[in-house]
Amino acid sequence: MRDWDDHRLILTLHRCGTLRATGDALDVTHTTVARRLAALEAREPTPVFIRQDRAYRATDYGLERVALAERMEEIDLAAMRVQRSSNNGLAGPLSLSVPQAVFQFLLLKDIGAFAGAHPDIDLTVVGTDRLADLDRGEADVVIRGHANPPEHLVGREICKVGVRNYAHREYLDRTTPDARKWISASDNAVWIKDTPYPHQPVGLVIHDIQSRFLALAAGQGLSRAACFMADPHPDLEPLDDTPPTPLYGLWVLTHPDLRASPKVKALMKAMGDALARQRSMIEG
Amino acid sequence: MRDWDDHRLILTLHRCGTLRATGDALDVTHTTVARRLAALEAREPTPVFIRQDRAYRATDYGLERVALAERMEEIDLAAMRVQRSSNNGLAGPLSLSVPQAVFQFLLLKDIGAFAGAHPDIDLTVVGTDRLADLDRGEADVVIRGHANPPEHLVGREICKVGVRNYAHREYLDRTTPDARKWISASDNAVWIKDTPYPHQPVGLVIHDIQSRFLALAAGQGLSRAACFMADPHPDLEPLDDTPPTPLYGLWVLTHPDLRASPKVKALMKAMGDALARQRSMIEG
DNA sequence: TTTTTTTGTAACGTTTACGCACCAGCGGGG
DNA sequence: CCCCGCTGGTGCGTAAACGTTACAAAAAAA
Repeated sequence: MRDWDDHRLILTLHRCGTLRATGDALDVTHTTVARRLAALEAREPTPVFIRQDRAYRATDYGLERVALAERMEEIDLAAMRVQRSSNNGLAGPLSLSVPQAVFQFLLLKDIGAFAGAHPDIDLTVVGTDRLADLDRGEADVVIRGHANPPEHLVGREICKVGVRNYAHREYLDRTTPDARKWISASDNAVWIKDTPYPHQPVGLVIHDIQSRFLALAAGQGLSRAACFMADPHPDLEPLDDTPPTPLYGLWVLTHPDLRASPKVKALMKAMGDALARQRSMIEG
Repeated sequence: MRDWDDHRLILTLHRCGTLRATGDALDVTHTTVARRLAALEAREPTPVFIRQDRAYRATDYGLERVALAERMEEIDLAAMRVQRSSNNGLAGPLSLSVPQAVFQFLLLKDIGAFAGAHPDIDLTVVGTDRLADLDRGEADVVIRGHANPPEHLVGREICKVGVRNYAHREYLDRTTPDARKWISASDNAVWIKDTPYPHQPVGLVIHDIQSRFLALAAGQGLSRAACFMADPHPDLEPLDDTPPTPLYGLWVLTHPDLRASPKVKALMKAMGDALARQRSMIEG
């Protein structure tokens, strides 16, 4: 019988392309990868990989194996989730993925309080924005602003995130209305037409929400921003009095496999309650 | 990232129950299994197995892992089949599962001829009767007498196997009709009522078809037997002149994953043709 | 062009995982 | 009853797998 880890080697080498990158992914050195690959190929009746353009490419046969290995990986990830949820006490590792902005403006104290209330839980906060974290086991709970979260995840929507248009007080003082420019996440910001400055151009494109808010707070231009970020700022003021726009929902999510875990439940409740308490601020 | 071979250890230990049996299954010693298990349990937040009644029993959590490992095994077996079918030349290992009786009476020469015609193919003939061989990769091609072969297998039915009722000439000479007894595969042989001796009892039960035929040929009683086995025998004669009964089909089968392999195709064709050539003898 | 980085390969020394032999404890069968 | 077979556990020597280091070739950068 063959070693099931062979499948992982095939999958990882296919994804990484080189021995060194594969070694990094598998936490071994590239020489080890080379040896394992040589042993694997010796067991196979047909080459699995060929070197082409300074990279390992899977042969047609290798691609079949990769496809099967991908299915295997899904099961391995499922096993990892089962493993995570199996620790039915309030102890052990637990990870929360939350956007930087939410962490900074809404949950800083509450996360600290949770960690203090559960000293046996090793809480890790990761600041990534990718929603795929959950499937790959990189996080147990994620908090995201999203219109329609993937349906295979479970959780609850706390409220809508309200956004308004802001500018720094000094920016408004030192510029004329015709000279003002927008800071936006993309070039084609269609929502600008519904603002007090519908014809002003986008002067600065910043994809990262955190950096964009910093630019706004530094008086670099007009910008749409989440109320919970901008309202506490003493020098930022809304451009008009229209009520905040509920742009997307704020979700606390986990994977179905993890839902039964007491740790996960406790964290979801704590975070959900903390956000619900600040509902008026989030909605604007 | 965890070693995917852990899943195999969990699955095998669950099936075997003891360290030694697991070691035999994995082709390692029981000490190695103990070490791997200790390392695995150390990585798990919750026990996977508990010792109970001198055997390793999976915990509830362990059973979840076993279920996932079973799904993994299916994929691993699929990969094995892909591997087998990938060798697209007429070379390498090839295994044929065929009942002893068919091997001896019908295919002995033809299998030898096939092996001689394809010197680069390492042909292995296994004499098991289990049909599950194909799924577990224990054989590439199976030849079986079966009424309805599993539908997930592919292949063709050569013809029906004809059976008649026979006895050794000397047995008939030295016994009176009332003293004759049947040799059967089971106690409740309902087909006896349609024979020239419908009221004679079953005197000997032999499950194994090969041994049963030997008993018949040794003059131990009356018995139903396949025509292709009994007709060539000089001293066996039918009990009546009724035509042979087509009892079940004779199938040459393989797994869909292997069908594309030239080796498998060649072997299936050779065996199918060889059996078709002897169709009149098989049907009786 | 030269230089730098990144690639895979080869040799060497160490660690780790392995098989082997042996042990005691428990059960079933004679 | 005793004995035999099977269980898992322990110590030891070996062999396989590993990381480190060094090296040559090819692509990328200067």
